[in-house]
Amino acid sequence: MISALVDHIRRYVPLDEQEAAVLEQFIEVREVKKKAFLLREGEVCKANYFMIKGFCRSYFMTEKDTEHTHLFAIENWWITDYSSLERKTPSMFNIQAQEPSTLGVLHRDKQDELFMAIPQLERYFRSVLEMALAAAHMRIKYIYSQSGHERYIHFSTSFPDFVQRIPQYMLASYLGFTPEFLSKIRAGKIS
Amino acid sequence: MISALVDHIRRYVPLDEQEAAVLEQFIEVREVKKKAFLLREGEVCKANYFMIKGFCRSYFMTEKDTEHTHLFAIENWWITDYSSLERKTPSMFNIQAQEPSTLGVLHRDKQDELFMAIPQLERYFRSVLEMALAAAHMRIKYIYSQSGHERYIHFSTSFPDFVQRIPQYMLASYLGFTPEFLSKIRAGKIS
DNA sequence: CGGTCTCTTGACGGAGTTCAAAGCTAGTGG
DNA sequence: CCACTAGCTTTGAACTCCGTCAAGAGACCG
Repeated sequence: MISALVDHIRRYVPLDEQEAAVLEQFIEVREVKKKAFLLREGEVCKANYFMIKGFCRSYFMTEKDTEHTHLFAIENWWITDYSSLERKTPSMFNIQAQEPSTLGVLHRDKQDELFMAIPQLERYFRSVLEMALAAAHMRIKYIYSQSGHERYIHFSTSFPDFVQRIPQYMLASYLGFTPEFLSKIRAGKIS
Repeated sequence: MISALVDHIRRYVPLDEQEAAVLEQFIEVREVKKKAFLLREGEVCKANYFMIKGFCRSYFMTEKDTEHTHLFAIENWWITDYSSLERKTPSMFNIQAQEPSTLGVLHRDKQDELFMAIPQLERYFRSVLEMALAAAHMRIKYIYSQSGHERYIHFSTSFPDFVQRIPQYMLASYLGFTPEFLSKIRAGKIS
């Protein structure tokens, strides 16, 4: 049931069969429909979500009522708002399923107990955080050093199949420009 | 000697006197001159640096030979390239002292041994990473939702004293625009 | 005190936005 | 299973924020 998660953990730290069984006690497997919210702006985030199937995105709204996609999470990624989760403060982000999805849910109020039971998960989540941080830093680097057109080319060649699954307005806001501009890029009207 | 670091750790996890003494064995205290490099592009990052005094920045170069400041680290922040540090891959970033600085250096090849000696440091660094990730996400949020002028106002009201310590061209590249534009903002020539 | 690094100022140019309107697609209910 | 509607995408014209270039004025360090 949570074998995708067990496999993922084993890429980073050892986890024997008995520990995997303990882990299963702590992870709720949840099926959600398309457009279901895992977190809404203003709420305190209650859990960390592991994508088993489908994909989610985190986004926020500006004053002008425009959405900005903050990050995508596909299979084998965790998604949450760590800031809200750990400090129990209201989140500024929405997390929403974009396809019918299957999630492994680690509730915040069970997390400490889980880490006591399986201490090497501290290290596993340290690795997960390091990857998320590296991804965020790469994101900033690309925003600063590439044009909109270049970011689109970079993203669509890096994730050719994923691009098919995302509405364009969502990708545009992720890459930092408008849907109109993305449409013109795709039509070849931009250099 | 490393009391600033011990105090910082104690904000997140318990650390008794004996453990603090053990920690001191693992942390090299290093004084560096202004403009000293802790990491250069193309090198593998060898350590994680805790700022005791002074400040550093991480930056990268684009093809057009322009610098982009990636992040600043002031007193009580850690700075490194986690991606290079953990995966032992060449870094894309430079880390440089911007003032004469005092650092606590945790070498990568001693890190695992330190975590074995003081296991709660795994949790401490998890917290440090969570804060770094939250900061990176806030950064992305501001880049996407505010104009250059707004980002400058936001930064300079959030860190009024720090702004005095940074050359303007460095702040400009951190905020994502040119030094010329920052100069015009400060002259009041931008709405 | 001389040279290099940093900041300022202005004219011009361009990448990307905004607005509006029309075409298209996909989900939903009958 | 079709029709209808809401949401998504395309297109074009006008506009704007900010970049580029260039030249000069400080400011700091050896």
